[in-house]
Amino acid sequence: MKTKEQSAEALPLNTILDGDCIEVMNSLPAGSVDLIFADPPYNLQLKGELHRPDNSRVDAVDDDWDQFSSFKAYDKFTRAWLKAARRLLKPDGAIWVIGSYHNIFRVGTALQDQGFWILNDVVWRKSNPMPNFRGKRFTNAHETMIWAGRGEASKYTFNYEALKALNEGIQMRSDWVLPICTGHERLKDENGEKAHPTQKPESLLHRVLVGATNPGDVILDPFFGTGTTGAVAKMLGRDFIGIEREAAYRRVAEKRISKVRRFDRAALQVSASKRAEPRVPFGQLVERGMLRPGEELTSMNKRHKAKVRADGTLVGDDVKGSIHQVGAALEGAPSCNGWTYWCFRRDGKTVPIDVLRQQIRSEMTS
Amino acid sequence: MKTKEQSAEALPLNTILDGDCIEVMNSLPAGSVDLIFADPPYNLQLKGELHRPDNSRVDAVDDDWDQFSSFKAYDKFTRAWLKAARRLLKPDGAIWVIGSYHNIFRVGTALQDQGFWILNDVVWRKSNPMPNFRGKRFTNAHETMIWAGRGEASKYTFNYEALKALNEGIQMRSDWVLPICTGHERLKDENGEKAHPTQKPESLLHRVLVGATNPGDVILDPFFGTGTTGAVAKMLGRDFIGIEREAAYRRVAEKRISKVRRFDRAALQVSASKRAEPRVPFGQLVERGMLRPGEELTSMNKRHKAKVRADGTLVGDDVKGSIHQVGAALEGAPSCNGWTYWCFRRDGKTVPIDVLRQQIRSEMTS
DNA sequence: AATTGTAATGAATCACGAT
DNA sequence: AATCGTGATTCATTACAAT
Repeated sequence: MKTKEQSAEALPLNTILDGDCIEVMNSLPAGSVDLIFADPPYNLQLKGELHRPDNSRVDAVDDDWDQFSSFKAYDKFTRAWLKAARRLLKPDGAIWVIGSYHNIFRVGTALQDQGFWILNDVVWRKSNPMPNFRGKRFTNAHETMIWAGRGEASKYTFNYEALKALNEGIQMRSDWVLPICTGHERLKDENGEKAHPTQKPESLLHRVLVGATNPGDVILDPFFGTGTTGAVAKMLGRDFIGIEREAAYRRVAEKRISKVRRFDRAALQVSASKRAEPRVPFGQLVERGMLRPGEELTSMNKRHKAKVRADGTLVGDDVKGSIHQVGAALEGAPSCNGWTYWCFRRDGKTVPIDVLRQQIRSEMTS
Repeated sequence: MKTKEQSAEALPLNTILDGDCIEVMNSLPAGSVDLIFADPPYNLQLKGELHRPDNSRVDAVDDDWDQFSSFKAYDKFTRAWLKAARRLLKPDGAIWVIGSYHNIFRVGTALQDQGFWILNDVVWRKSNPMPNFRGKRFTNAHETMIWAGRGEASKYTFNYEALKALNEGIQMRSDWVLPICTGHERLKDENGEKAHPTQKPESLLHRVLVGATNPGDVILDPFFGTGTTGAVAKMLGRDFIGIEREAAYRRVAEKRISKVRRFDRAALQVSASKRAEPRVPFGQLVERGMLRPGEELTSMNKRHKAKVRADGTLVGDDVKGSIHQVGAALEGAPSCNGWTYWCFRRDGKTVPIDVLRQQIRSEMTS
């Protein structure tokens, strides 16, 4: 019998697997991966590969048989790899897929049809895109990423505070301005040509992985290419699994990742959410004598008062209950955070009771 | 026999038609419309109520017209109206459809399947979107428009130079930064409430119509709402046909459009406004690899040191936070400009991090 | 009259653990 | 499975009142 630990150990962590991504994914244990990042091909030139049954010439004006057929083939491919990907994800896992208008609508539809739950579409706004030389359309200055949970109920990872910190204290938006991959970062092959036509910038993966994974998470990239996902995962102290069928890309990726150094443990620490902090019952403040039964609390806006009781509940005008319930009732609000709503008096000053909670929490950690 | 001119004259130009858009479109002559702009229901699937952190309730889009039982039902509806729309278009006609991640992938797939030829996806980046109040996802800060020709061979209209002029002489990109519709532009009903939950800004339609139509063109909007498309078409000397089944919306739109005056040619010249220098989050320096997590920064006066973390915060002696917060704390100052306070080392020299910010800014403007 | 402060609001798939 | 209680969470802009 396989135990959980054995399955986990069986994962080929931090390696690049050779082969067709669907077959390889199906050979790995189900429910073992935290995040999938996928940059699937969108320029499958199926027109050339698919042949019309009777070999007749296509009238370009009003015959869309060709494109229809190629979309069908692309959909089949997309649904197959997404199905294999979904099987691999842990119940609370999530997926990111990047694409352009050529393929992203097919991908999004397939994701929704297969039960993934879209969380955001994120636009990568390129600060230095290639111009439209013929002046017949808009400069194609962005690509689209879809972020989706494995299912509607998945408790996906989202490091809200870390992303907010990355954005100078303002909530991170669904449009990201980042340059395309150029200069030293752009990998070259033996001939000095670019090693991969669509190498993604590490900055993009940095933001995805800081925001949607934690250190130690397993990230799978089924279209590994030259390994941007693996390189950034390694820097950030995450584990990766790459799948790539082109030997030339694997070679470049191996070499690249071997040179990457993991950041210090301290540097990987990221601003944490308050939700993760330990819960402190209000009653503990009374038990510890930080507040005394009978003591009067005042609301932040000074409009209401309530008295502390021995069991850690409050009594106000015609209401009693928890600090939250009494606050909500007095304000006529659907809810209320009693910790920040109520204040007590010490040495002539009015202080939020949350200060006392912080005091207890700091004692807990030290 | 009907001549071309008679068909054209038979069109109910510059009127708002009452009824189901599919039936109405099928009653109009085929191949008679230059451009279709469509803002279909997005099929939002909202669960409970949502409150802002100040406990005020968010007025959600919960109208009947946005309710569909399933993706299948939504697809059926989408394919039906797109088919009717395609029949109406002239051979060289084009369509714009706007949506969000809830529906746009279904729309894009349907467009491609029906033989429309996607020319660009254009991202409307909202300068003032509603935040994500629970901190569980990215701020939903954009919507997506798909621009497609009737078919692959359609010789669609694209006023390249006009758009370039609108964009201060630089080729127009596929991402447009425009504010949402508020203030005086936002139409109110008799009770002073917003007349329509999803009124689009005129600036958006202005750019679409200047770019994708010529004066005298016929523009059809099958989900007319309060008539932004009609109002902007009239201003710009284009003809419109609106279809709207809600009498209340039609009334507001009629009144609105009657007040619109067509622009003088001279008035169409847009004056360009200078922008303030773009804000660059410090985190972007880390994401882009200009500074590495774990790297040490030194204060300008060399008295203090701090280390960079992966989320763009700093850690110094007993302090962590933004470059500004840590600088202020270490100096015991009320505030501190971290950009000019902190320095890094490169090639044996100590350089203020502001140099890196300038580098990013120059990339953004070039 | 000009400035400052306060309230309102926008296409939103917006919590989670204990019982 | 469903319910209940705790308590975490917002940015840009406009409108209007107060100073």
